[in-house]
Amino acid sequence: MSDGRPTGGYGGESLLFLTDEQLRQGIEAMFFAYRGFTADPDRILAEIAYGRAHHRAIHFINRAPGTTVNNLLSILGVTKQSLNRVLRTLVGDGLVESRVGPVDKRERHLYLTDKGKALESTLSDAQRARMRAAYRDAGPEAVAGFRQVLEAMMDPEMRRAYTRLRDGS
Amino acid sequence: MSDGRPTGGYGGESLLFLTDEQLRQGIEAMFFAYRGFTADPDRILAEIAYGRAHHRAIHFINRAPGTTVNNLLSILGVTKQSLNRVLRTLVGDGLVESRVGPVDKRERHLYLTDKGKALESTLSDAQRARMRAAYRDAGPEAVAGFRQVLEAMMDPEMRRAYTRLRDGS
DNA sequence: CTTGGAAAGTCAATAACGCTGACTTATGCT
DNA sequence: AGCATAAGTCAGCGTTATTGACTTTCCAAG
Repeated sequence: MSDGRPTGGYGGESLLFLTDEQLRQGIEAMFFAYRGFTADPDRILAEIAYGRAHHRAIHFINRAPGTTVNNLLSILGVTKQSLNRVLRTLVGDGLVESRVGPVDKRERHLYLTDKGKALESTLSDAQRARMRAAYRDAGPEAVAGFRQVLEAMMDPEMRRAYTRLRDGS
Repeated sequence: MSDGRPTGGYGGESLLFLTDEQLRQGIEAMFFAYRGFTADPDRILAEIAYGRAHHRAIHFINRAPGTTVNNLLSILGVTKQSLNRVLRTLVGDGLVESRVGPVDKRERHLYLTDKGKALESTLSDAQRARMRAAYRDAGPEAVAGFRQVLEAMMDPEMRRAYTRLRDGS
């Protein structure tokens, strides 16, 4: 399990990409890349005294306008109390609007205000710029592989959330 | 910049993989995948009252035995105070050994004890299992692309740390 | 051989973000 | 009427990170 040789009992295919060493390099690549991934928005957020949690909420509200609190909860994978604290500041600062559900009045539907959209745009422009550079460097085939591996790494439940967003509700 | 069409002024190649929509999907894939990436070790760490910070320290001490505190600091990208708190518990719990530098006595060189190695093994087995499954599902070419994009996403300084580790100090 | 600076360790205070548990309010549905 | 659901809230806690200030130890250059 830790001898650097391929694992599994396959036949003659090259399974060298499944060695523990290769896997460890992948793990480290994820670690370092994720740092880069969040670095640009983090810088912007720090200036306005927000954190990553605010960014995530803004991102997904923008992505699925009108989403309910419960829906957002399951996407973000945090507790109601955690999300609520973030949401309260966002609503208080006039970035997010919370409207009573038209059909089920218990629900609150979340929307970005113009101000919220502006911040979302600033944040995602910064993040996209880095992604775009990385994508361009690596090329379309690498990007396809990148997406494929990431998708395979997700928990099944998160993969459902991901594909649902991707393919449009 | 946000119209869904390709950006950049290239010629006739298909740049559809550089649309804002594609980039956003990549961003979301990173978000969901990173959750999966940390989920398994997080579960183990929660049982023993450690956190991700302990895992990271253990990982890199195992990876580069004898590393100094300053070196670890720059790899992990945290402050001395943050790392020190983690390191103190790890040394106190007998997982990490801190030896005075043989040549420069100001330095402390960090090593995992047998107990530390055992925990490292448990944690990385869990994380590798998921990586291995994802790699196997996606195949060697996808993995190559995955690595390529991740590397391109890193900050230059982190990329140096990454390749230095990968290619062996 | 003194002095400046580097490496490490520490103390105190602060903040973001997450958690659990308990509870209320409003509403929908059977 | 009564149970369940969606949301919101209060209180308290823990981890991880931050900054600032300070000490000890030690190397190395003047």
